[in-house]
Amino acid sequence: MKMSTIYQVSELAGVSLSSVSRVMNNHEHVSEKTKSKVLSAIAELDYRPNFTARSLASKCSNSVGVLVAEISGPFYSDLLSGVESELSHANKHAVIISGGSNEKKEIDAIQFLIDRNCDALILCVDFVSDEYLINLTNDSTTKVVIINRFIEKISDHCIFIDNILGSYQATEYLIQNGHKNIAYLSGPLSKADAKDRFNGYQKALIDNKISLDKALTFEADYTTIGGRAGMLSLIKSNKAFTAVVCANDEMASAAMRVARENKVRVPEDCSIMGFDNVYFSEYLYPQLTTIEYPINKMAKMAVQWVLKNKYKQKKITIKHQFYTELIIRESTQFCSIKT
Amino acid sequence: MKMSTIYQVSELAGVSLSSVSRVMNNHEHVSEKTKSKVLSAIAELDYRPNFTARSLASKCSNSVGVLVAEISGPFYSDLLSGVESELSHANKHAVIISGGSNEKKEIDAIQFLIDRNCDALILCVDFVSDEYLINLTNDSTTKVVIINRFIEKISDHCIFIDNILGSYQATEYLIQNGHKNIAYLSGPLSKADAKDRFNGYQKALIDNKISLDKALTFEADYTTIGGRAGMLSLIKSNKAFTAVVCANDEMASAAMRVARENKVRVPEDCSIMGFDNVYFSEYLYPQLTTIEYPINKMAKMAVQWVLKNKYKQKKITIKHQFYTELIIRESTQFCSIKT
DNA sequence: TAATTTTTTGGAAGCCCTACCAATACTATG
DNA sequence: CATAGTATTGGTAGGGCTTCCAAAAAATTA
Repeated sequence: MKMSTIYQVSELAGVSLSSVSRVMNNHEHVSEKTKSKVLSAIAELDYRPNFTARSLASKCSNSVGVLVAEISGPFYSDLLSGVESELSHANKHAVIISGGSNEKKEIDAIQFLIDRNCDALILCVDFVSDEYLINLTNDSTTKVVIINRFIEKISDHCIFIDNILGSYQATEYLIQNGHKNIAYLSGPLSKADAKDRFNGYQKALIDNKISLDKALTFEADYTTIGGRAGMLSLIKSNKAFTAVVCANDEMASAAMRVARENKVRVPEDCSIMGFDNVYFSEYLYPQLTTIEYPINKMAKMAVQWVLKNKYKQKKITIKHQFYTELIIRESTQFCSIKT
Repeated sequence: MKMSTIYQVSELAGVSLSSVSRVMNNHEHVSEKTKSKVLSAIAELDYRPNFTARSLASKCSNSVGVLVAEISGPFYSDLLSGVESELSHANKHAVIISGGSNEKKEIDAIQFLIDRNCDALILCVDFVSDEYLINLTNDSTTKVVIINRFIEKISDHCIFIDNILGSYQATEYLIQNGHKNIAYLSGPLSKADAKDRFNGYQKALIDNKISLDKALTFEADYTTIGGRAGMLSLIKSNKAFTAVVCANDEMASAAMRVARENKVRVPEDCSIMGFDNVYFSEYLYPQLTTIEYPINKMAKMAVQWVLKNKYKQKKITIKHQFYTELIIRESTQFCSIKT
């Protein structure tokens, strides 16, 4: 099945190359007559423009690079899903790549996307420094939007959320419910959001005059495996606690399981709080109280940013900051233990 | 930051274009002297080859189109994750697109990927006909591999699994445990795998001389919402059943929740069986008994297929058929009800 | 009708590479 | 030293499109 080219179209239609090109790109100043001749030639030949040749000539690939730490997992897949759907509405496409877990891999991945002639990049990166991103944003001809991270100097390029506040809300809610010994299962503190979430927890403690007990704190890695280990360690430590706030829902689900395995009732003996509100959190038992994190909406907004700033679509308003929200379900309750 | 081209490299190195090209592509017959001159010119200019120009000239884009019904959800994200990681090891990249829920959208999506000059396609499609895929596979210059579907005439292009058998295993296990009234929560029967899974259930029943009771059967849609509705309808029907096999884990998790809400104990009053063994299934309560479905491995194998058949990498052995496996956990037990 | 403006068209020069072929340099052999 | 063979190199013609500029045609005005 030999593909036909713009040449055969121009020949069959009896017009020049330029005219065919103009018709395909909806340029003005094309007569109806030419247009219809071209269109029917295109139809007759079942002609489809060569994407690569177009990209080369126009210096626009209509593709957007997306970099995330990993492809699977409920959080990232929500993000990717938002990006992909919004992008394909605009007839653009996503080149998706995962960034691994260190700075070098992230930089390589970014370079890879740039080399692939992506028109713009949507980055969800953890290890690369602020300076690197600032330089990238300023130097590169490729437009860059950063999701889930706030960098003052390039705040225009950031779609972010206040993780500190989210975690604060979570902790505060527990405190309002009478909890004083609140453990914390952290994400990897090498990641900015994990650090912020941890800080929010501490801030809520401080604001309520509860002193931070390091022993009630465990740095895990956002996975169920890590959450499992963390909760186990907390329980084994024999330090008393009546609640644990987890830096994400996956760790929370693992924590609930460990609690159960150790005859700790949730929420009667121990309240458990999640973070992210991933789709399965309401199917856990007990249903998980958590912090809604609108990553899907943020992802769509990132695409809007690209549409506006790269593809020059007008009339798009960008919302840079998003907000978390407390979702109260069954895994938390008032503290029944007297101190 | 103006990008340098192969011309400046050739000029700086004092060799011809062809030599630069040869060095970049690791051709044989390049002297060490030339090679090092070129390499240092490349380094000095920080030259990076233009991906698009290369694709156009070589007719190879090093990109593989991936089509799935949706991006999010534990099943597809496992698939995508497998594809992406395997592909980037080979220094290729994935163009990912979601296919929606009808034939037209699937066809459009496939056409889109072909138009984008993908070298090969990895398809996970439900609505397109066998004939369409057979034609696509035979006519198109783009290599095609089909995942999660078996089509006799192009079996070489299929990476598949026996869904019927998986479902049979699930049902058979329940029967061995004394269950006779076994309900079934189906996926959408417009999808081939959902149909197969349903057939496996029926076959197990027949082989064990249990008659199929349509009233114990509900066609849902693989989502938690659908699973919820299905389980609710089953319970409300007042037909007695002691087990339910679900066509996937998401519906199973919903079913467990509905059971709980209706004071039906799992597994004491009702055993619940899932399908897929998605990563959160062991964090449900009770932990879900399910059928392992190695979608991640299948995805990686699909990439191997592409590497072998499109990129001509030798020494790759393709395994076309994969197998399900019963994972026994807590959500099922022997039937305690006398009949 | 001629002059002017505007709309529509065609020609050709790129975009940045690859790949083929012919030319040259080098090596080994008799 | 000539000859054949092999390793290495350069030249050049595309790959299929866009885009600019100038030319031609049509519309408008005087």
